[in-house]
Amino acid sequence: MVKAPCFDKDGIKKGAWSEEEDSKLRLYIERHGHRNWRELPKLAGLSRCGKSCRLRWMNYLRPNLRRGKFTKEEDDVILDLHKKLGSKWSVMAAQLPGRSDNEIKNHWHTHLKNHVRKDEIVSTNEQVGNSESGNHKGCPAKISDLEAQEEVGILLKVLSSGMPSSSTSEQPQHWLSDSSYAVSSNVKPHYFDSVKSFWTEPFLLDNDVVLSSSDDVFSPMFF
DNA sequence: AAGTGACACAACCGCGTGTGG
DNA sequence: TCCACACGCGGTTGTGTCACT
Repeated sequence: MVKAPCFDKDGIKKGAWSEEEDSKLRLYIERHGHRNWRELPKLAGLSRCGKSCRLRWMNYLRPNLRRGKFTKEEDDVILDLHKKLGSKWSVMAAQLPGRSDNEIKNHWHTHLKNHVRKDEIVSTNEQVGNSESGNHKGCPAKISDLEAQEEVGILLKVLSSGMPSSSTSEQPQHWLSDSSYAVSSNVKPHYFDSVKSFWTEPFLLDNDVVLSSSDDVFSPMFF
């Protein structure tokens, strides 16, 4: 399932991570955070590149990660966001507490992509004679980046208004919280109502875990 | 039991972007 | 303003597992 371990010309290890490497990385980040991924492997005593460490942490070792099957609600959210945003896996990950972008991406490619194709075939049959209407071949219609950001911004605003008020001032800046992405009242995330409870429950669980020194660990999920 | 193809997912690679000097 | 560096993201690959023949 994983790539066999090997070393490149610089002595950097590649491939599957061992238990020992995992615990070294976890231990180091829990104690010191990850201010500098490039230096981290050296300081943690790992023969890995920083990029590899970051990926391992984000997709596998990070606290709060929910592993296992995706729920129907999660599938719906992914499908809906993909329809609106396209391949913005990191944005989707921010909307799905406990899921990494890589996990969502894999899930999309293995499960949901075909699901969408079937839907498209059905809708194409229903709308006979409908011309290209600007869509890319085989892709659902996508809204512009700004529109996408606005839309997710609305969602976050609505969500945050119902969220515990803690820690908002401590959050790092990112585009989702940028006030320049003002909410326009004519756009409304239609999936929100149907999955309201889905948003709140995992969030509360996730808040139980407090990260040590680095509060920017996958921050978008913490409002 | 062996062969084979599909699936699942961890990990790598390359590029774009942000930031500091 | 330009450049170099670090980081993050999305696409893709590689390989173990499972189901089917």
